[in-house]
Amino acid sequence: MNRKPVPLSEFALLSDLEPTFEERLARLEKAVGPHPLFKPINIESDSEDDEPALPVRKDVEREDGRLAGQKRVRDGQGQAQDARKEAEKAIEALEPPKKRQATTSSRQPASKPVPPVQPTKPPRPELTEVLVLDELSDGPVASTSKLPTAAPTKTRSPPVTSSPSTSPPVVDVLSSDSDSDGCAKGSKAVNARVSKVRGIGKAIAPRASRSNAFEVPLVAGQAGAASARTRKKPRLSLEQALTEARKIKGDKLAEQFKTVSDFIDYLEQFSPQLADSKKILAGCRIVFVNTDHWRRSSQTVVVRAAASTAPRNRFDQALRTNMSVAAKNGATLVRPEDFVPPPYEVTGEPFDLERAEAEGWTTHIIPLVPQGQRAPTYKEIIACLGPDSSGINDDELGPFVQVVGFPWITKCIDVKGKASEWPYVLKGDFRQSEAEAEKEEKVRQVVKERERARKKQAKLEAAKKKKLGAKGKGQEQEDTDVEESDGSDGHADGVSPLGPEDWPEGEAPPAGYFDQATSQSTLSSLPPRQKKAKTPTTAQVGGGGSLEQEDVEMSDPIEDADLTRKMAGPSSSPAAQESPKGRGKAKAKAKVAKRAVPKGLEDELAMVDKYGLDDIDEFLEKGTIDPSPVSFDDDECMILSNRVDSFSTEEENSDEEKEEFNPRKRVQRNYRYACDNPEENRATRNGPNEPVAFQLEKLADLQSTTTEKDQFRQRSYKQAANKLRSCPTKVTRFDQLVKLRGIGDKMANKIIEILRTGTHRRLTTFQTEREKTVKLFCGIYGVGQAKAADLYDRGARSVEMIRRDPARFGADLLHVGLKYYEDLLERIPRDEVTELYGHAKRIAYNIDPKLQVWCMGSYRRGAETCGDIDLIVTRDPSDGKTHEGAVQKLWKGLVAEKMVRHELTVPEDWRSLDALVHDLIRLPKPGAKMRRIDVLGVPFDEIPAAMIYFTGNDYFNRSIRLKARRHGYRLNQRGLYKDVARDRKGDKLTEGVPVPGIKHERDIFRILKVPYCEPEQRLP
DNA sequence: ATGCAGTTTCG
DNA sequence: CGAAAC
DNA sequence: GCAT
Ligand SMILES: O=c1ccn([C@H]2C[C@H](O)[C@@H](COP(=O)(O)OP(=O)(O)OP(=O)(O)O)O2)c(=O)[nH]1
Ligand SMILES: [Mg+2]
Repeated sequence: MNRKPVPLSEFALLSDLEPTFEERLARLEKAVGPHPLFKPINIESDSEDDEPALPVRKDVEREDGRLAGQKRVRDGQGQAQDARKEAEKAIEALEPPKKRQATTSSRQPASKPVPPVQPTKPPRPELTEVLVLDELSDGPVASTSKLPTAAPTKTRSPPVTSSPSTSPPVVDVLSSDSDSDGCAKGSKAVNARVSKVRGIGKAIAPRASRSNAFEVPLVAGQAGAASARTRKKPRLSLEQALTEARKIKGDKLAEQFKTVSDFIDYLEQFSPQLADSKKILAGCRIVFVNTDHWRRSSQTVVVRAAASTAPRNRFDQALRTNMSVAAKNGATLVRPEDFVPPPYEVTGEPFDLERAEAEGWTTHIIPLVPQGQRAPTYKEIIACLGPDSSGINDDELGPFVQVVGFPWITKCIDVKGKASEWPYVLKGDFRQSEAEAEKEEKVRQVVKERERARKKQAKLEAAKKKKLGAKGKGQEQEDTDVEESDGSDGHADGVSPLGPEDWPEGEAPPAGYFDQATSQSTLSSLPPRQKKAKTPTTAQVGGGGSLEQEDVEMSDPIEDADLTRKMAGPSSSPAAQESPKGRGKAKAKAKVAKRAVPKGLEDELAMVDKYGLDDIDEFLEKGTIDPSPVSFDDDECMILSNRVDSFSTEEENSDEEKEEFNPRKRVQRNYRYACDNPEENRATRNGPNEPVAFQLEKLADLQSTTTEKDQFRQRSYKQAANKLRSCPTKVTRFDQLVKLRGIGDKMANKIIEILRTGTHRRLTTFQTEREKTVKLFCGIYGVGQAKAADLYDRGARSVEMIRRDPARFGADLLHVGLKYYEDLLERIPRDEVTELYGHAKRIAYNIDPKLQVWCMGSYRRGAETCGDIDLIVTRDPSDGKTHEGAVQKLWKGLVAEKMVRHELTVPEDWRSLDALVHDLIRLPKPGAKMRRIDVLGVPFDEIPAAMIYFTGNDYFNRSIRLKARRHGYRLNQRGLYKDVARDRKGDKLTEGVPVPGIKHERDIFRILKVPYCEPEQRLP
């Protein structure tokens, strides 16, 4: 947010003084509180939390004249598939913050999807003419708004307002001259008004699209560049308009602007030029009202007539000021006549964003409260709204429009502003009690949910422990530490054996899953090349074995004599000293999430359940319910609405948790380990949540990762993004979000901000030069957070700069990284990988026809572009030969053909069976870019584990490894080991013993009870 | 209040 | 041992 | 940052 265009390349000196993001945000929020749109929804107390219902255009289109060229084009179609692209583009558009100073937010009303219902509302009396231009409908905007879902469904709209679907934004009319000189015009002229349209996304600034056809183009995309450029010149900026308006003195003011709406009409002629849609109030659709004429004649009631004499919502100086402030800060001003509450049936704090957006629901009402006077009553407020001078009906204010005092605005925007009260509570607002109660209910529901889950977890844990202790031949269960190890079953502390309940699906594993050999028939095809000479596993655990059986199964899996892989194998690794390297991790952490849980909620359970049931997430129903609820599930049939309860399921309660007979089928696939996701909701990059996930991932990438804490935070962001990607339907509500494992309240709030604005402030507004530059340096191969920060602190500000002065900044790896900086940043087209892979195979074949070379990593996962080339080299040793030395020969072959360039790292022992090479390679043709390649030599019997490892992706690996760990195993690139003893901290004390009988990837999945997952599905 | 994947290579 | 990488 |  600093000035300074800053080509990030050059040396920005004062950047050293920049406050960090945290400082800025802290300062801002301390004074202002959270962004009004994103006021965190606090689970615990917070009854006052008001999550304003605010529709905000989610993708903001920037039409900055100057860069119009790169405006993204949105064609309004297939969002799904292009979600990602779109997201990318959006980002791109936002990314160069430096360039976009003058942007205007032009959020076009989202008209499109919804049929233009909006008849014009009754024109206000004074209007002289109404002009509705609807060209905007074509806008780019459309695409987003297009989220069809909600909009169409709308129910009735409040009578008063015009119909919801917003119509095209208004466009004002006004003679052109007026714009040049701004205010001067008589209000009358000014009034030539526009259609109503509350919908104007942009506050004031409907694009005066009047005649300019080209204005529209912004939608059109690139083409719009030129036009965009032209657009900016003639119009008065909002700023200027406001300035002009400010000059109008006393009487004149009253004369020119009789009502609040008149003023809005005036402002609407101008484009909000400074608008950065990121302004603090962007997205707030505020109605300013003035109840004064009501108060005067109050008791007398009568009303109707009154309107004519004393206009409703009389405009005055204070309003001018207040409205100007709001407008300048990005709020959308809505005429009282155009007030649109969400339809009453829309209840609850989580609301339908798309619809809110499409229908232009008003979010805040700010009554003018003259000094020393009492706040207006509910009645007075509603009397000021709607097209009819008598106001709207009691029930038309809608459930969650907030009525706030002007100080609220001050508080939002002015660091020093003070506001004693937030949303003020209106006297006589009958909604208060109900709405409040409702909210409370929801909050409790969530809390309760968590509480319940926690209890279950605890119980389960306890039960397991007990069980273990009991059956573990009197093994002291306390031994959690050390010693144990060799004892076949002492599971360390938190270890829980895999049991049927661990089967993610909750359902029994497909018959035959446990014995591949025979299962053949039922099993879906096995991976092509994998031959199943399968061992007739004794595992009989078919359907739902009991825990005991499980144990049996794991403890005595065949002594498969075959490759007696030397047990020592794993331990043999050189440095493998498993010295307990418990490095004290000192992390004095401050914030502790208090998860205070109001107890005594028990009784409410019933009610909550009922309440909550109705709005169970759509997403839950979707991917989960089988259309044929046929009874195979005995026990849940009894439950009335079957799956209603949905969550709660999880595996947590899996165990003997029968307490609540809620064990119905799990509706939501919300597993602890991402690798457990069943087929139907594996993470994908084209799901409905992709745009959000994409942004979240950006946020993750942006996280500095200097401290351990930061790294885990980053991990959390990524995991949350992946979780979102695994949801088959769009998740938009807070309560839905927090139910997803891996998404807590902080994350949910961030997601909500993303949903509403299309981005997160951290991604745009707040990013220091240092942060940006450090990130930039991290792109250099061999440079990570630490080195990057160091470079920056030593004065480096651009890659060029470092190149120029190699002496000053290390060398070695860095050298190579610098040399090919540009090449290595690029991803490799799949075809090129295929080509390089072909060369490798050819050379390998010439060395030894029985050598096998496979391309792994993202290539195996089917990616269209790969970050590098990952190869595995192995050889079936059945004829006595191994691949020993093969890696080196292959390498020499590549070098001979001049493809390999550098040796980044090479194994200390080329002869080692698991030689690993990291290097650079390029096709032997001119112009070919330098690429990264990793070649891993793998002993044949380690192939299954190595394949899992090298196939990835990294989060999939982490997830499956974590699951393994939690169940007493250890999974790494060489194999799966059981009976691993660990100390309290989790550091391993023993290597564990290799689980025998593993021949294929599937065996590992099976043992860990992870549903087999094709490479393409191993996380996005 | 603590863990969060598990490993190799380099300097 | 820490940093960077897979 | 999330879950335990
Ligand atoms: O931290 C990591 C990084 C990678 N891997 C595994 C999984 C990954 O699939 C494989 C190859 O790593 P690479 O960095 O090449 O990732 P990728 O999945 O191939 O993606 P891409 O190369 O397209 O960036 O190594 C891990 O287990 N942990
Ligand atoms: Mg790769």
